[in-house]
Amino acid sequence: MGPSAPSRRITIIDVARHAQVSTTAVSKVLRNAYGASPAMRAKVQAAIAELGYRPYTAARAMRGQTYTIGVMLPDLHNPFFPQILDGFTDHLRDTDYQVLIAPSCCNGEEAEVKLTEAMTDRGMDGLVLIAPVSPHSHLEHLAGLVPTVVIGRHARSARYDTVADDDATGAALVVDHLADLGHRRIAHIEHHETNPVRLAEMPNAVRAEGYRQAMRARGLTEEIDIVSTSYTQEGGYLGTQQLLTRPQRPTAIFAGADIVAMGVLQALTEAGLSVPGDMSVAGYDNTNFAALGPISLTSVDQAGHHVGATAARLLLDRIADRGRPTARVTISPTLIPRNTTAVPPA
Amino acid sequence: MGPSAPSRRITIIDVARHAQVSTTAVSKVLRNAYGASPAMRAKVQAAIAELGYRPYTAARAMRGQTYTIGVMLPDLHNPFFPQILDGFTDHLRDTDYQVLIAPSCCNGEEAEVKLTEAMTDRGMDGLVLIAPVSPHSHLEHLAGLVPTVVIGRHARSARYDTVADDDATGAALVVDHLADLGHRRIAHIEHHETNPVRLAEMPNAVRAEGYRQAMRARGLTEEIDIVSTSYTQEGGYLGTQQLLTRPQRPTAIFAGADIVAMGVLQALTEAGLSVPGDMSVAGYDNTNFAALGPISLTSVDQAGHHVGATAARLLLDRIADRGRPTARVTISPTLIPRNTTAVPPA
DNA sequence: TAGAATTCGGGTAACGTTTTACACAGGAGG
DNA sequence: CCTCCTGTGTAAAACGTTACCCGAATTCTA
Repeated sequence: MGPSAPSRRITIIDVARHAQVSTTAVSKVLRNAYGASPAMRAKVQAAIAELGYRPYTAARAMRGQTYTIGVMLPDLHNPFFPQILDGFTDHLRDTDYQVLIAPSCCNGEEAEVKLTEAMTDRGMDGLVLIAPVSPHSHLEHLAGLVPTVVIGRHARSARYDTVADDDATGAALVVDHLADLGHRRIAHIEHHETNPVRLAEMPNAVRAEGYRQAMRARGLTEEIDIVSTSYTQEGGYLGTQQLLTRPQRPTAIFAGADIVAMGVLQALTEAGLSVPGDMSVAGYDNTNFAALGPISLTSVDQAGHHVGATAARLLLDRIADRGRPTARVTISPTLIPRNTTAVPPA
Repeated sequence: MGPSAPSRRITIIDVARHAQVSTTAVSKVLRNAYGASPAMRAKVQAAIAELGYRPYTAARAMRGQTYTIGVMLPDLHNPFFPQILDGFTDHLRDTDYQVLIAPSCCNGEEAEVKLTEAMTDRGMDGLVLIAPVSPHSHLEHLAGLVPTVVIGRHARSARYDTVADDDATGAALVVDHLADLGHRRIAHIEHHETNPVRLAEMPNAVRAEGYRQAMRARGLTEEIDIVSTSYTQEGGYLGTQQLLTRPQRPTAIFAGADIVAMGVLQALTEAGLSVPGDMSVAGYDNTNFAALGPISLTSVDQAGHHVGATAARLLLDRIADRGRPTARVTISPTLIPRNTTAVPPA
């Protein structure tokens, strides 16, 4: 092995020289652009294959696109998000786009802004924001810079498309299910939220409000009991500990997300309570682990895969035509009753 | 609202003009490079803040760095990987680097090569490969192009650093634990592997071999029983169904990963078998869900957070000095006995 | 058959940053 | 007084690609 040369990257110029055409011609072939004859196309393709050329994204970004799509999500530990991602990437598999995910930015607005900036700085061709907490102004600004789809947030914008679950209905499905079983003291664990805008738009807040309305509709206004923690396993754990200190314990807990329900079950186990004997538990998202035998968690399905695929379609459409009117897709949730909910203890 | 101007991005030239210095000077300040007086530094900082300037990564990439680190992992549904990621990003939080994750590429060698190419095309400053399946040659090639850390693979390279769990020991911990409880028919579900190189290097293969050796060491050579599926929930489910058709059923199943154990538990529940009454089950990775009350899965902890943090440290070191000798860090696993393992049925 | 339209391909100028090379001043040392 | 530094700043040249414009050849239209 001799002293290997630093091996310069193969550029479009090398390809052009090798194929005896101009760099413009090569570029046209690469982008399937207009103005390249089949003959030239073949010649260039051959040269590309022979030299093993791959276009350098950074250079492309300077003039054109990066063929990169950025996804921002709140928490990688929540098994629901990989579901969305699967649907998203499946739909993009056969395109030239590469999906890149920014890891958990659940440290609030400031971190989220920094993260979205990091993505625009990197010249992403499109952005998917899952349950973003930023104010409208920032989202609008962002969507003005780059095609954007927002998942989960109940808002309407002329700049970005949205895909969201009908969280109010979903919450009602759970409350009705539990009330039908005979429960009255149905508590809810939510992700804490005080910002007035987000109270109307974030999925967690809408679920909480849906819970309230459904309780009232069932004549259970007096029994409304909400604990504010977070949509994490720890949030469910701490929330449940709080609920267990109530003078009149609830007989059922509606966790705002399956990941929260995991913490609920953990706390109940430690407290020596049986599910659903002593306490019914329901989650939201219908993640893989909810279906799991020993858990068998009653949950609400919101078709994560479908959500992701829809977001992908909307984003591609918007990249193709940035001026098109924005879409607002709402997914209808369905209740999946399992073994963690039953009639309340006598 | 008037017809808003297309709002050109603010460039280093704008900053230079505003601060009455050259672009070179601004660049120096941005990079903390040598040759900028405190006075000029202050002037430039002020201009940057005032204009809200942020450097454009694509342009930086053409001459310098992108301040971006790419992470490749096999499967986002496996809750162990977010653990590693947490450790990794925690360690990088206060640096200028942005971490981007490429979603599941578990479709084999070809997809993995394409994905790593996509990352180098995007000018990543560093790469983290978690349990890659590519041949040595490709990994070496890659590490020659860009600083790389490989997680999980038991190999030695002069080009890239590695962090790996001592999987053989981990497997032995499980076998010994089960054998000590009195089990003899201990089966193992592995991630299928035939490639001779990977048989020696991939964590799944090393765990399987560790299982074989430990079984032999306990005089249980005759009882060695391995089912080859995959490190997924479905793999555990199908593998268990297979094991349940054995004329002599095993009394314990060692799943190669917690995510596999999830599928095992699912299949056992459906078959009406109780755990650990009828069958003991052990996993690997000690994921959050293993600790979960209703599951309480015996597992092997391999300190995912620590693995991630170590990888981050190694990568930063290598970016700082690409010539430094490579490190090979091995993590020692520990057994976490829980309620899914007990004495075998009489 | 002339003129117009269409097709194919190339030349050139960005894109925003870093790097390289160099100019200039001021001070130290001979 | 000359030389040699050292510290500070600038000008200009990359980096690899695509957008824009233009010319030549070919085909279509009247």
